[in-house]
Amino acid sequence: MDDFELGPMVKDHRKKAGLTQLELANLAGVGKTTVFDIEKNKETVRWNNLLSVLRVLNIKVEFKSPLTK
Amino acid sequence: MDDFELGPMVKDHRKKAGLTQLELANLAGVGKTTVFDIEKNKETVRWNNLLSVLRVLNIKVEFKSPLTK
DNA sequence: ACTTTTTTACTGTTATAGCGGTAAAATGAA
DNA sequence: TTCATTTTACCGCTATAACAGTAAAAAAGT
Repeated sequence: MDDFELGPMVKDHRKKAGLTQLELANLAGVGKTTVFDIEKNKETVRWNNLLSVLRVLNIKVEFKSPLTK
Repeated sequence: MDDFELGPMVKDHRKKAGLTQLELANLAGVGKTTVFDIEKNKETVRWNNLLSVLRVLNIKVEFKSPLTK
């Protein structure tokens, strides 16, 4: 388990939003390469760029830990 | 709302784990500057480095959207 | 009080993410 | 099939994140 992959999720959401990689990139204010990399699960992307893309797609990020719960 | 800040959460978890920034950095395999930046909410850090730090602290990341739920 | 530890905040250097451009491969539509 | 669109995968260039030092400021102990 826990082989969750963010890339495919981003791709799926983008598709359902009817956006191309380039359109998403422009909306998020990042380069097309960054969107491509994110969908390819390249984790060396910058956190702020990833956040920008997720924001456009209405994907929220939550952090959880035993202490938080 | 939604002014959630990851930095303080990381710092809190690190403290409760009894780690210094340097120790956490070494455990996560990143430089001390990166840990410092994360705790300062600097979002230009790389996603993989952030993940490494969160992994050490047992902080899980979840992505949610109306489509996912 | 003093001392030690940790954090903050700089540095200069190096590695690489990000960028737009390009072009080939893949996908999809007519 | 053909044609248009999109995605993938390169390229070279530039900007900057990451790094190890260093040192001063802050915090924690004694």
